[in-house]
Amino acid sequence: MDAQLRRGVLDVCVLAAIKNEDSYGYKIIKDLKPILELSESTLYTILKRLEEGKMLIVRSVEFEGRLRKYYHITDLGHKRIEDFKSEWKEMMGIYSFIVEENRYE
Amino acid sequence: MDAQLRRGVLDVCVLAAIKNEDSYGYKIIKDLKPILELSESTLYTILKRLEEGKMLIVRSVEFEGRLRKYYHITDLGHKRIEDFKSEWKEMMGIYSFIVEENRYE
DNA sequence: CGGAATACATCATATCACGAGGTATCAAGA
DNA sequence: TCTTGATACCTCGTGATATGATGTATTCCG
Repeated sequence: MDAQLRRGVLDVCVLAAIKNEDSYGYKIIKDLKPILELSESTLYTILKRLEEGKMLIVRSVEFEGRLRKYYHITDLGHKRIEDFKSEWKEMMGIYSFIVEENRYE
Repeated sequence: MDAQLRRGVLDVCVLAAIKNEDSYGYKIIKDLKPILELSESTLYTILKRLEEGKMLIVRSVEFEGRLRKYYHITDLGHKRIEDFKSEWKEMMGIYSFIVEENRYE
């Protein structure tokens, strides 16, 4: 998978991974594995950015002696997913242009 | 349109713009305008990269006193477009995951 | 005991799009 | 003639980004 193409869906993928129920870093990676593999450093960068953008909020929980940070999607986060859907329609237009058959006459 | 999403298609769009017939910078921008707007600085960066990646070759032509550099797609360039098609299939899978309805039971 | 799994974090690096700015020619109109 | 806008190219600096490498600490299991 091309790196640039990948970048376009990373943030939204992470949001989608927590949209049904709160989750934490390590679990997000495991859940996304069949869809899209991402490293820890990549994920934590994304989570940080999403938090700064107020698309999710964080809650630290002590779990079996280890720290766990649960991420909860906000309304802004849901909106981001909705916006993505419209952007995808635009992308489909671009896709059609790219794969359009050659015109030899 | 989200900047990251855009990035994923920029290179391939430029290749698509020359896949049917050779073209030059200024014309590529005009042709792509209805599909995707891009500035000159962006385009020339992309053309340079595509040339370095041997996806197109350049031919300088004197035209009405002005210089014109015609870009011609190579086999590697066509392959890049083909690869993009497969990548798009992967992307559709990711898209489905993202927009999948919430499961409340 | 020891290593794998769990769980977090930071830093340096490389890649990239883009605005700002630059050069030069030609056509059209004031 | 002078100026403006279109044509046509190019470069540099900046900010954003993903990722590998690396580090810390705990728990589980053989």
